[in-house]
Amino acid sequence: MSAAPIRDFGLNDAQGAAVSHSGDQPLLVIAGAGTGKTNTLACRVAHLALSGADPRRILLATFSRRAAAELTRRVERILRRHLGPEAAAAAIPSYAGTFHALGARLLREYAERIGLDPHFTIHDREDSADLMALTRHNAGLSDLPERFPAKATCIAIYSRTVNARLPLAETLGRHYPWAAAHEALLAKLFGAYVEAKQAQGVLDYDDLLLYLAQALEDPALAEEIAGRFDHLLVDEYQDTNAIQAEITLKLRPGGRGLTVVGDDAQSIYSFRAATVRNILDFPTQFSPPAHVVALEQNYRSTAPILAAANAVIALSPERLPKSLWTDKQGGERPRLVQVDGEANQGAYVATQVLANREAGATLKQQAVLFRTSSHSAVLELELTRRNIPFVKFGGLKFLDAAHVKDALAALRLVENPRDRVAAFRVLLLLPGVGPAHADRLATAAAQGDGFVTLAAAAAPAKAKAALAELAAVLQRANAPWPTDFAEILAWRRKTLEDSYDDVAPRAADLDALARIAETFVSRERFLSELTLDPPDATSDEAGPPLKDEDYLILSTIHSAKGMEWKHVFVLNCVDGCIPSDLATGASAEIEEERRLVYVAMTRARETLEMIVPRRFYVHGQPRNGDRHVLAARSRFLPASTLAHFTQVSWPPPAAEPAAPRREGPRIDLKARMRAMWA
DNA sequence: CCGGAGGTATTTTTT
DNA sequence: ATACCTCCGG
Repeated sequence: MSAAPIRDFGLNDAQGAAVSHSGDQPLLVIAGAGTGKTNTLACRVAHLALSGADPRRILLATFSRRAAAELTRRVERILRRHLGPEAAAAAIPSYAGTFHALGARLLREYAERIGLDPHFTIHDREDSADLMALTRHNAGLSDLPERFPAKATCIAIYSRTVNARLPLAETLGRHYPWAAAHEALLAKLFGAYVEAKQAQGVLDYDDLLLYLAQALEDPALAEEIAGRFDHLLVDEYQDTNAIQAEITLKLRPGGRGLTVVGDDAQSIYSFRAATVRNILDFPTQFSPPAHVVALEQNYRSTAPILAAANAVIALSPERLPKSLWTDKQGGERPRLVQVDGEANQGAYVATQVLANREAGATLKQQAVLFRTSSHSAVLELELTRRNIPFVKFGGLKFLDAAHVKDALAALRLVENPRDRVAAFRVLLLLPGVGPAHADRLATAAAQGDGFVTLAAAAAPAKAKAALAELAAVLQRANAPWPTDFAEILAWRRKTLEDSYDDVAPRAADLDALARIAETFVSRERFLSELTLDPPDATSDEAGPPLKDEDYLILSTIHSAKGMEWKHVFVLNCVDGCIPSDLATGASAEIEEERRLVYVAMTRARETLEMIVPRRFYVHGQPRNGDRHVLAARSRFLPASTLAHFTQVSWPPPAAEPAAPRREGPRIDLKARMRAMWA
């Protein structure tokens, strides 16, 4: 195999430099939005493989599995072109995925060496919150003071603390000042939470990083694990947090074979303890410092769109100096569309989407972006009314449906009988079983004797039959994959009637789950990967649209990262939505919201429409109930940026027909009003 | 001890 | 609109 001529890749100079950079020195690629980042990364991987690097010793860490799939696809395409189909398949890096998935895989391999049960199950955020609540109860912490954070907040505090590698006091002070008074209790609770996880053989998302980082602290183990790889390429480095940076550096000590790619202007995950410092400080962590390549030529957007986006991000006080440019000529300025309220916002977007389709763009080439999942609710109604198919990314997931979680919990219980959250969830489905009985029965289930103890356990009269059946199902489910899951799905489907009135759509969800399960090779892989990469939710009970069907994309801005569309709409460009009024505290948070606007704008290739409703609806205000509030254009679009936009109002003001005057005798109504009180 | 009723506080973004 | 919590009758 000889090194492929890099000129064959069709790259510009900067991209070529990034691709051909020698692996000896660490490399940082600062890649602005739309500068061909993914392609450059794919070419670098292909170039490495073509230059004789062992693909099994190349590690790709991307932000999402979607990004990983896209990257792999492109690498494969390039390799096929150079090597032919068969040789290409063998040259594809064997590992590409998120840090969390990487952690899960390595921890499972090294489980025994580091004292973990190799059958550990993984808790998603909701499971973690449930365990936090259980722990709080069992650790005798049930008599909690007023205003003690709710379980979801507790897990958020915990997660942020461990991900940022900061003392609890610091997390509380910076992000949860109102809970700072409870520091001692929280610390005690978190200690009990960690013990509970260990006793039950479960890991939460954070543990996947934390345990890996800790394992890499051991010099011998670190050498062994790092020694398995020659190259580590990390995508979206601006969104990594302290632990992920630690893992990155431990896997490639000295930076040999290390490539990281990112854009400080697109850092939007600091709520997950991501820190821009990782990318800003990267070069100087090595001696000699890392080589830096900046990609500045944008291939995605028209000049007017890019100019507007640059104007918005230019107002950001702290950023790496970098100026995106394009040689794409022509194109319209982005539009700033004033509508009176959310209903008109939905109507406007639906109308424009159809107009674009008339003009030749498919629905899939268009996307509607918003800050918060719920912002699209009104639009969704309008789209449904007009029969415009759509798929929504971000927000509620298919897996969040209670009955789906029930089935998965039962499967998890078979995999790991000590998983108490799973046991609890399943047992609470039995009639007459509440928290107290569930607690006892969960202990019986945890015996690890194939649920024999569970079957024999004492239960309230009402629950006897159901318990016997559940135990039998769990016993039968200890069968080869996917028979085990079939057993469980059949059981949950049968019991649906006890819990719900509307059985049909829920049964359909279980069928969908069965189909998803078919694509996995084992129970353990199914459970892990489903937790680490839940399938994106679809619009409604109709299920995922067929692949060849055309549909509009609805997405949170966060989920839109790395994507691009011909026509992009951004909803609710008003203060209170962007920035979210929950984030208007610290200036660092405000800056992140500004970058969000930037990310949204730079998704557009040809047209960009930002909608500004004059009023918008707020739910459940504590005192006032639902109400409209008057909204101001987002602070990130100040007057100084307006020259980059075309401003329009919609619907265009209609000329009002003058009311005809009625002639006739006059009466003094005002006098009569006064007379009422005289 | 369970489960329904009714009252109360609550809502970002994701692995 | 909803989810969570507390209170009270089986």
